Amino acid sequence: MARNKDLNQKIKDERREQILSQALMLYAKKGLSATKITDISSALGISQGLIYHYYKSKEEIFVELIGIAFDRINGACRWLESQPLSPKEKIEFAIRELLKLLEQDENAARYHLLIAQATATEAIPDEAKDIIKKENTFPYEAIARIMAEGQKDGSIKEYDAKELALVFWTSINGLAIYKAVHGEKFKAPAANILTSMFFKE
Amino acid sequence: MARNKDLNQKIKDERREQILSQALMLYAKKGLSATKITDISSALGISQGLIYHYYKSKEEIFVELIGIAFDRINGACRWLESQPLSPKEKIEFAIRELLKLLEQDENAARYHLLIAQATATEAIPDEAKDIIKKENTFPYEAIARIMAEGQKDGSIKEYDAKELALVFWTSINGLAIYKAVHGEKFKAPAANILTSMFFKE
DNA sequence: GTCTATATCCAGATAGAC
DNA sequence: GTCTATCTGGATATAGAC
Repeated sequence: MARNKDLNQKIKDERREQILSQALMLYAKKGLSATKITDISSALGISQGLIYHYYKSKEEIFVELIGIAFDRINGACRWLESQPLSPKEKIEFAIRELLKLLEQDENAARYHLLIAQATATEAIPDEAKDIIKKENTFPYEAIARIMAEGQKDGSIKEYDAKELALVFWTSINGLAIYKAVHGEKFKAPAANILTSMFFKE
Repeated sequence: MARNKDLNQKIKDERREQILSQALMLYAKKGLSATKITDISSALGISQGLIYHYYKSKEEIFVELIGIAFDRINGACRWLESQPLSPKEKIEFAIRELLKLLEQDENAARYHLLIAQATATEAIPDEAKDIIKKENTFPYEAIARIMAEGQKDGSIKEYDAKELALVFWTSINGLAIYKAVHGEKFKAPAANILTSMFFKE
């Protein structure tokens, strides 16, 4: 009895996983409103009605994905700040890791694109807007803090730290979008090109 | 008689202008598929059916806008290349102008976003995809050519010129998207932050 | 040129059978 | 848990009057 229950739960969890994963791919590729429920279901080889067994709507799926995306990026920022590295090393590490991720981890680029999309459009659920409003500033502020520290120790250029953080993230986002478009063919640029915006000499 | 004809033509031209302009704003804000014909018509205070007097579909409007967007950007690139400036001056000029445009010209940012969107999604008409395929490489190649020249005269860093061009445009695009989101509040970063990626010392 | 119907279609969502 | 069938709504597109 408990066995069946566990098994069912496992099937259910796996289905939710599949739906999320497939929806992420499609949303990143076509956007929320251009993605149909049937796109998701047929890609998974299941019926359209079954999706509604797991999610109330495609918007609900979207909101969950946005939540995951910010958990990932904000978690990574928190982790980065806590590392025993100099500010310059932190920025360098972040850029190298982000570029590597873009090149190697398909989902990473997709999550980035999802956030970029979500922030760039009004055509998303209010709940998603709330999450963005609440979470989106964190990565900018985290990087700005590191930049400011680096200015104190003389390793980072003396521009407004917020501007540096802005350029940091918009550059990464621009690359993420490019990657999402060109997919396989994308080769990340040398990390030093980007780091030279921030480091003295 | 000819008077009436002229006047009618003028009204017609103006309506097309209005529709294009409004559609650009909405597409940039919500994307093609989330924008309804009624969004455009009601923003202009005209009936929904009237749009079809001027355009066959919202896709047709989109295709025309994409064409205009590439005319602008590619025309600007051609113009830039033809100027009597050193490679370094060209890059510097381009970045300053692009940042100024993003900050001041609402439509400029929208056209950029439109291209970014259009290249980043599969949910657009085939005709638009054809235009992108044909036109999108030009700005990258133009900037790559200028970078390569600058490497010959020793003013530009010795990375792969294509990588430099990639970073150039993806950084601008990232900023354009940020601007499109944050609108009024956007203040462009110092141009020197960006130029320092490309210039020696 | 413009508007008000109206027809058509398709995606979202539900209900009930297995 | 999954499917098929069905309902519903909204958006596209057309037709005809002014």
